[in-house]
Amino acid sequence: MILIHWRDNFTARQNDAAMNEKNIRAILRKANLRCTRGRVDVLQVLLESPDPTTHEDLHKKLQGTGINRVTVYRVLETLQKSGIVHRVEAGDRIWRFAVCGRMHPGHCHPHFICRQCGKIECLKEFPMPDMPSVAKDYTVEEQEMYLRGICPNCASKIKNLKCK
Amino acid sequence: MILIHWRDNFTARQNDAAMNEKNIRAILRKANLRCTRGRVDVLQVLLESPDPTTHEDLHKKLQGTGINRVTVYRVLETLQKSGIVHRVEAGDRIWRFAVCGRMHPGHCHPHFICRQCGKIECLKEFPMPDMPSVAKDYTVEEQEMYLRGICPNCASKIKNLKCK
DNA sequence: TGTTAATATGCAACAGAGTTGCATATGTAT
DNA sequence: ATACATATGCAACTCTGTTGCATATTAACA
Repeated sequence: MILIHWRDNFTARQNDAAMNEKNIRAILRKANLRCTRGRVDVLQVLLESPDPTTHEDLHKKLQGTGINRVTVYRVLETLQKSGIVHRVEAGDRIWRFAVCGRMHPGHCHPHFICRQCGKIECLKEFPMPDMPSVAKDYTVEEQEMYLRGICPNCASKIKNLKCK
Repeated sequence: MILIHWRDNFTARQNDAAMNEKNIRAILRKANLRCTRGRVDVLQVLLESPDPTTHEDLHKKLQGTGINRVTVYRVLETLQKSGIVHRVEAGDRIWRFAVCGRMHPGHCHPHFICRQCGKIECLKEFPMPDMPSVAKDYTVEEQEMYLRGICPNCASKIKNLKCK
């Protein structure tokens, strides 16, 4: 499918802009969304971002395009609703967005929040744990998991300090 | 008439409250916190609340005490930091707080958010799933899980509608 | 019981991330 | 090319949570 295809290309970092835009448009069309300038740009930045991204970061990265800050909000809302991106809660009341993986709308992996540096990551390589065996009365449609602790970068820094 | 009736109820309630206050003070002392009026009151309301509670709700419930709104924020922050209550992210940028269970600081159970009615619940009877097998580079200290879908109440309402 | 130091609280003001309303622009189907 | 649905820019707003400072309060101690 198209989604998997463009992710592979992206991962290999061999895409050119035109090819990428083509794929981005395909994603939007698949979701029955218009391929507006704002949406293409936002989605491109998100695809290039390793980590979940805030409205503000997106706005900054796209300031050359003249996109309005409110439009960033609206685009992200639309993309989220259509299942293309997922929203991440970091506990600081700032929403962050990241592209969903593997045809999965919503969260399909845990997220890690470092209490030291504040970095927030999608743990894409790790599966969401099995749904807890909740009572049958609850209809569980989505599952989010957040892990908090020390990220590898901070851990190695702390380790280095200890070695001194 | 009404006043006397209320007073009788109040007296009975007062006895329960006194016992409860004793326990509350013990909790606070255990955490090396002062047993201030605000803290006792807030903790009491939280202990009586089946669901995670917002600052605003707490402030409303305690308006007879004259507690300042800012103090509600501060008390909750203090209680959270000391591990007595945990904070719940519902995705609406409003924090909710609930008492931690069973000597466990932080999250020790999943939370359920109903997309229909917005109700947010601690699923206390259900254990947090096993920590996902994240790479060893990550030091996982805390784990939060949120389940989203339809709560039993809304599910039965929808069912009733269907039966008509 | 009184004293005192640490810290909790009330108050007023503020910050900022996200939202709203409306006029205009734009994408796309025909 | 036209038309319609909706995306966007702009200005203003909302509201949840935070800050700073003066005063009140708790609890340890003598």
